[in-house]
Amino acid sequence: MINQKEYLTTGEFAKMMNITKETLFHYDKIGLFSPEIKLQNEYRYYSIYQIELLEVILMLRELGMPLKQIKESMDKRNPDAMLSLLEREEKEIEEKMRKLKVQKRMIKEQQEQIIEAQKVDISFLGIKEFEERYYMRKRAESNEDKELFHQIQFLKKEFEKAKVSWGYTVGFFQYKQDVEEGEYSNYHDVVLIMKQSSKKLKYQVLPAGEYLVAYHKGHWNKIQETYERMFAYIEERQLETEDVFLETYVIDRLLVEEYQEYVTEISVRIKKTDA
Amino acid sequence: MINQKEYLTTGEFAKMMNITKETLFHYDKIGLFSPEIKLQNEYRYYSIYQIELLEVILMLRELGMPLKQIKESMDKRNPDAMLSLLEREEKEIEEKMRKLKVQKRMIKEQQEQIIEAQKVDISFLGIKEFEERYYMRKRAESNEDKELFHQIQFLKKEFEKAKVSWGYTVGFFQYKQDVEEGEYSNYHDVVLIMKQSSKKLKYQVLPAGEYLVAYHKGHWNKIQETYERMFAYIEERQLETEDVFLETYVIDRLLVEEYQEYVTEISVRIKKTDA
DNA sequence: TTGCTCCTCACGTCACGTGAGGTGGC
DNA sequence: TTGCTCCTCACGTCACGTGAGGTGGC
Repeated sequence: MINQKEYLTTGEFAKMMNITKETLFHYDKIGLFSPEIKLQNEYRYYSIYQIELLEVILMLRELGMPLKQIKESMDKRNPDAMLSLLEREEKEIEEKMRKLKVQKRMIKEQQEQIIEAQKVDISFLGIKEFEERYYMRKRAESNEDKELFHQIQFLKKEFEKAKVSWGYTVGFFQYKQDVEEGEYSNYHDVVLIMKQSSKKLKYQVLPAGEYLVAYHKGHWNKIQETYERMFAYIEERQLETEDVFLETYVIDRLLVEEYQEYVTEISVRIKKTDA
Repeated sequence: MINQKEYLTTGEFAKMMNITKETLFHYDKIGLFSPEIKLQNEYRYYSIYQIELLEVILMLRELGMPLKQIKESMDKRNPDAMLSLLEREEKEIEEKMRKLKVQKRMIKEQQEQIIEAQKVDISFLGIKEFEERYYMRKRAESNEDKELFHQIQFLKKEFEKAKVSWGYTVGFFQYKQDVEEGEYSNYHDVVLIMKQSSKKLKYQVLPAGEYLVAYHKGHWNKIQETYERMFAYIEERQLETEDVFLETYVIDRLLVEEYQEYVTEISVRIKKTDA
């Protein structure tokens, strides 16, 4: 019989390692990790000295390494190989942490947007203060939706490549000239708005300051109405604005299913006219 | 026919989203994400306005959420539900980051140990300076290997619970009294050695200072030889040491397969005898 | 003897991936 | 017509999980 003082059954060993028996069966089957002793009745007995090896295996598994690769690494283990394995794993962990950071930031910004969206009084029309923001811009060859979204995807991929740790909001530039001529769908410039800049990105600056802000609810084909409200406001107060209007989604498909629930924010910077 | 300017085929859409067509087929099949249009010839056409929704789905997938749950979340989406979903995901991200930090630290310490191990001259016998270290100790009821390792597992789990961001080394205390009486396997205290302390852990201090250090190569059943070398050294230099010897693995099953390659470090603090 | 644990074996599951075999638009 | 893309359907894969059905030691 077996020396019960040195060996553990499958169940005991699994419990000690915080895994299931099935995992141990599986690892035995594929030859990744087998009990030190197997009796004629097929009973498995694991030695306590096997604990540390399994711990490394489970760690590599947690890091997402396929069992086949883990097996290869373990089969020919030696100090140097282990060292370079750890080196690679460390890099992977750093990459994962970077990605998590980005995701966390994205979530944060998404949350803020939703909270802002909930606070938004869509009937609001007036001046708001904005901090300095940054944007990446891409010119579309046509104003067809497909082309516009293609350029957005392009910008997003550029953004991803830079591997920075914050997020963005998608927006469109609308030019004063167009809207004044009654042309409300001549979108040509897509932008990613960011709250931080990076040397790794070709960005431009949206200056801090006062912006005239309005909200449009519903489909964009009626966005004209909102622009008209804005122009009336500008007229009334004798304001002078910059030439470019920024349209960003406040509520879109992410939050609701119906077009009539969509909300778009339109903003334009007010020129300082202190004489 | 379809308006090619607004819609994308499965292949185009997949490419744009950096996924495979099979993923889109799969999501359509399980009803998670379907094309806006499906023609009589079964051709799928995705609208560009679906991009953002898929992006959220892919993000949740990356965070490890099962597709079934993602579907549930998306089916009844609204601002408040999205907000609490994001809240939960944020917490999960933080937990993942914490785990990655621990793993990174573990890897770092493992690397350092291996590098140290490679530098170690196993014939070395002499004084080394150690910084202050901390340890968690657990007394075993017997000196049976099984019991000892059981207590090690207990300590490891305690350590995990504290959710700190660094690692540990396993060690055993050996008492002067025992070794002086020729008793080399009366292990009763297992310890986790740490380079940082935490209020969350019940730790004790290994003081900084000079330690006499020796290395034992091979199976522990011959560890007596190394202790004898240490005592000879102590005798020769008229040193005075503390009562407790610390044994830690330098090279073990993690790195090599054969017992005869194992290396154990034995250290004991030297009493300051400046009179 | 009872209850708990051990085992194998077949099948299930989750999220796709991989051909095979056939159709369809520029 | 050629080549590329679209489709379905069956089966494969990866890492186990889930019973079913049977054995074995205190």
